[in-house]
Amino acid sequence: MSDYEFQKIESKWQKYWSDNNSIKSDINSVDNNFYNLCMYPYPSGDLHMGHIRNYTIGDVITRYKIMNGFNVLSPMGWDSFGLPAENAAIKTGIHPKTFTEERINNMKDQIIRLGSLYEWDREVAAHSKDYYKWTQFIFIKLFKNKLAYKKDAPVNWCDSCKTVLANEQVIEGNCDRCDAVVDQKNLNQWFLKISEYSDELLDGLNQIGEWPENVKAMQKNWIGKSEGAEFSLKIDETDISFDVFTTRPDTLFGMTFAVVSPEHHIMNEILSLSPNSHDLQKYIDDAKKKSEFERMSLTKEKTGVDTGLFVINPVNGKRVSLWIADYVLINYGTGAIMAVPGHDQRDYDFAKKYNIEIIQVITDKKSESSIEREAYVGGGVLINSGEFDNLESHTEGSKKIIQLLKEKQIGNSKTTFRLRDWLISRQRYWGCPIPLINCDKCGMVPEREENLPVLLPEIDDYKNTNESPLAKSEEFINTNCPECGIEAKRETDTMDTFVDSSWYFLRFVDPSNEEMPFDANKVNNWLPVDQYIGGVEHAILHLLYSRFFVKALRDMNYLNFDEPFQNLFSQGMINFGGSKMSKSKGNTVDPESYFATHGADALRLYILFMAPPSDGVEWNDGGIEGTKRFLNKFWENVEKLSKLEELDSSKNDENIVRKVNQSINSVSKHLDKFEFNTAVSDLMKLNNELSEFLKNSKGVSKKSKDMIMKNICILLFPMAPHIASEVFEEYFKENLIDVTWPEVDTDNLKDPTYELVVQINGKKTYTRDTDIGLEQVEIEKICKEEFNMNLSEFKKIIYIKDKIINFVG
RNA sequence: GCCCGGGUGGCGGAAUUGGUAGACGCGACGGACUUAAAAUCCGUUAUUCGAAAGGAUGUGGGGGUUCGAGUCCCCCCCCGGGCACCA
Repeated sequence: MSDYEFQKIESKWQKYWSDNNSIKSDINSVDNNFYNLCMYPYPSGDLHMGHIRNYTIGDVITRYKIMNGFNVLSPMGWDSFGLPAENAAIKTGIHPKTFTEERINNMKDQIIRLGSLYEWDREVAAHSKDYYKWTQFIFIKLFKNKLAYKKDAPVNWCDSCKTVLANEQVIEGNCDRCDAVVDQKNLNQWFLKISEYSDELLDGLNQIGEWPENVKAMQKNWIGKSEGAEFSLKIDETDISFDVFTTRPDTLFGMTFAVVSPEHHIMNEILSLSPNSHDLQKYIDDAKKKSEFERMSLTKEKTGVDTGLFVINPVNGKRVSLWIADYVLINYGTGAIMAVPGHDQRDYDFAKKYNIEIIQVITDKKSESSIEREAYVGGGVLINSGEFDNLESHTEGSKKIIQLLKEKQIGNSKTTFRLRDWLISRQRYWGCPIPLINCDKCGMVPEREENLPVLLPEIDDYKNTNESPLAKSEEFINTNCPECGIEAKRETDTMDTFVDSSWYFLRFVDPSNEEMPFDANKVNNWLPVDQYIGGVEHAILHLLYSRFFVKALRDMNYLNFDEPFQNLFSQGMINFGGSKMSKSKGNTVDPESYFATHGADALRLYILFMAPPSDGVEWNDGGIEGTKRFLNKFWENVEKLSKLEELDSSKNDENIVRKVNQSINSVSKHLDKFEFNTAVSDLMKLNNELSEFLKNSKGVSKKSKDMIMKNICILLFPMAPHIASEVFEEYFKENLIDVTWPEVDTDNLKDPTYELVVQINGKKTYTRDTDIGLEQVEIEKICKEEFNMNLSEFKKIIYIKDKIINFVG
């Protein structure tokens, strides 16, 4: 063998795997299927370290599962609609399609050079018409099932860019591109009714397989279920009433005022009745002017205006004042509250500021509850609550008061969710067109399925003014109603790219189906995804939307399972210079250069070795030198081993053979548990053992030589597949990927000797190399003879076999 | 404020789940090779006292359980992430 020429070896094997379809799932097989999926990337053009970590982990799993006899499905594709391509088009005039596909080609090349195995026959791209045809198809199905609807909604609008922005593109109230202040604007927008599934999305989190706790917690927070009561408050001396929601019906006797949000729909009635209407109007106007960000940041000090009107507490008939205040949000609950300053800190702050009465209605002797300085938000027994006094607040108290509201027919128990419907309209060019047509006679009509896809029109100017660039194409907009045939106009908005990614994992199972988005049998056979791997930044949006899509598709009979991703793994971020790598900060480390200087195998090993894969970690350039050194030593070792003289006796090989066997055991365990950092360290240890062995041995039996050579290659293969394949082929003339993962010889795991620790009163006093398997009497004898210990002075002796003996006295 | 993580050498991190703390790697230091450097190889590397043998201390802090605690229990401090006027 020659020097370790990693570039030559790596390109050789990449070509081999590709030419031989080394990963090819049998899609109709029902046994031993394993769907291993890495989140498909936005084609930014270059892989960054996050991708490298993601796809290295994914590839380790793919190769490990293949060797363990699984029929592995490991596809890859592109989340290829989205803003950057459109911005580039505005700037340079290059068509977003050209721009995007160039970048896809470049990234695909880099993924291949990383040595990751993907079944490229199954490649999908969100922007291709073969794909977005089916995105539109699914949208129409959702529409027909009343899960897609259009309504006026406030959106983030950047007037300098003339576009809506996603929430995540609004940074502290400003546009992340031009820094201009973002306005709230009401536009007629399309929504998907994810809220229909709030409860199931929450419950599903308890039934799902292995998901990181923090991701589950984040989704739970986001869904934000709260249980309580809803009831109506009547404005005194009028017939007008409005609903309020509370999680604390037990505190109803403590209500000393009520608040409605400035945007509340009964504001017109309030204005016409209020003696204070001038002040109210001014407050409402001011609130409207404030951006959402301003309203949030100015929230320390609560403000509001007394309407001069009163509402009646339905349980005790008490008249309390009605206020408007912007600390009550229009889009949560009913946009109005009963205010109980004694037991809610926000109400307390407000009451203190405006000198409103505060009544304590719950007391708890144990915690010496008091409302002198702040609201008491804990539980206890009811007081000042008439017939309900002495009831336990959170149990009987709540229950009985809700019961009373029910009897009076003004309220009931109620569950509220924080999760709101998903706004998917985007006034942008580079996205999937919404396949709906506005007919004056028939209303909103979906395009006929046989006419799909509704193609993105060719346009000259991608800049959007106040509406989507698609509106500029007369040819596109003007059409005929699919129902009645009269002239009608198409929707010009495109969909949020998260719609595309909400079902791509289904398409991978059946990517060239021309009749349907996917075949139900195939999807039911392969899904849920056995292992999904991706960045934690998608913890809420993508993962929640996909879960919603699967449930909706299930209810429309397109598939028969409840959750898309059985097991989820989130890799941590790789930082550089103490913070997240980003082009604008100029602190990026470009992975591509390492392919040439260190090789893909060394890069993969370092990425795996640097930290536990779920932890964030700082990039350290020295680290990759270490894994490169390891590979060089490995290369030298196997060469020496292959040349080592072959002996008849295998007596001298026992130790190294056992070390290999121990490594099979521990590498397997670590890979099973995603502990790649320790799996790499196991390989390094084994390599060091092999160096020692080679240094001290004159020869080795043929059997041992083969055993060592074979297994050391196999163990390395998932993590550093190129070098492992090369060595294996050189020595065995076979392809490593076809080889089965080895069984552990459980009878040969223990070393014959160990270092016995002798403790006196729990303190390490002596150590001694000792044969395993000795009984306590034999160990005691050794202590007596070798360490001159007088055992009779100890009261108690604790012996843990093959580990430790502790003399206590 | 609430909900998740997490605090171990100069650094990234190990520790069979209660049994020798610091595996493996990086860095640093010393040595070999070299005219020299790089690469490579050999050695040292938790802190502290000591010339050494050896001793003491040590897993964020304090208490506890135990023959024995990085690991289990209670209290506190700090860091990272997410959510946040959500009624």
